[in-house]
Amino acid sequence: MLRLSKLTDYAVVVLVRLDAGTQVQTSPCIAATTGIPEPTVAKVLKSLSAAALVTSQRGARGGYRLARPLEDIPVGEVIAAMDGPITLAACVDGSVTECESLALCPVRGRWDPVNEAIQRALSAISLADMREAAIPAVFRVPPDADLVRVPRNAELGHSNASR
Amino acid sequence: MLRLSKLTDYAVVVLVRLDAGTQVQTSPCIAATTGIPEPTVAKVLKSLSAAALVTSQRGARGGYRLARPLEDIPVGEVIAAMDGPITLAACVDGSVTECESLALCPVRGRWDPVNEAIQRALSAISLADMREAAIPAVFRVPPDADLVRVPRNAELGHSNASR
DNA sequence: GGTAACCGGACCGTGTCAGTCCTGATTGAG
DNA sequence: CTCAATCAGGACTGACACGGTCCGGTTACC
Repeated sequence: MLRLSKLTDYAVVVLVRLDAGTQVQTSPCIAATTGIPEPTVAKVLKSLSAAALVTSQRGARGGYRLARPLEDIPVGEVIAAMDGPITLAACVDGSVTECESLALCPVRGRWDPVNEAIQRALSAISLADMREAAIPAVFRVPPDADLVRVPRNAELGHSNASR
Repeated sequence: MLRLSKLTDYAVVVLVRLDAGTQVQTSPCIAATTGIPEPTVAKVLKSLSAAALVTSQRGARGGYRLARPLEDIPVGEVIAAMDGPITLAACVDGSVTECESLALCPVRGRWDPVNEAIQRALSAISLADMREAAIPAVFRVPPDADLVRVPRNAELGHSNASR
């Protein structure tokens, strides 16, 4: 279904959440305000930090902060940070590992225009666009909710219900 | 990595192969000329037939035929036929199963513009575009190769070598 | 009637992913 | 100086989807 991983979905939520407030935010805090389990939030933030989409501050009173405003983060970059480079087919990216039956492989490079089209589409949409997209005001996060300090195990029961 | 399934890749190969010649082509024949294992080709063709991208003729001397010229088949339709509807996130399609923590779920509808952009990109590219895209002449299939009748087990060793 | 081909399933091994946990390294506060 | 809070970077595991195969049944041509 061409679906992207759930981690990428979380990453967008986390990044939008991180946009509220200029203070650094800790991963337990973000977990509490988004409803995503804390270890998962930590994992997402680590990946985002590795991709230089957020900056981290270690130690006590540390946390995470957006490296750039949401307007400057295309959604394609988030996907690439979480799921790796965007390549539809196997024979597309730099790894020219040569399909074994080379004389018969008719796939070679065939998906390139499709990949480019998707890349373009994903580069044209920024997280700021997604932030405001079709979300009722009820779901908007209050801009100062990041200031609440919550204890470690404040779980909100976001364990998936659909299985 | 936003990768599409290998079956979809095969589907494009099979459809392009099916474009050569006006005769119906059997799945063993297509398997032999493309190097894809025969049962897999059969599975792909069944899905394509269910999606009305190819028409089938049963019985002896039966086979498959393109339902439309390649120019009229956008690649997005092939992906939808093989992998189901194109939806990036879980909360997007018609199944409004309401994320459990509804008041906190900030994802709702957020991916819609991204989905639409991708849909547009995939609708704009037809299989005819992919047929000619960046393929050295060596890999082009000869237009009359479909006439050869091959025995059932003519395998070409297309089992993946990279593992 | 026999044979060749499609039809519609069921079936299973494998790989990937979501999610958790653990052990360090770092830094501010007391 | 010591301690606690926080990030860093792994390893690990269970669940699930996917690729691939196979089988019995049906249809149509010779």
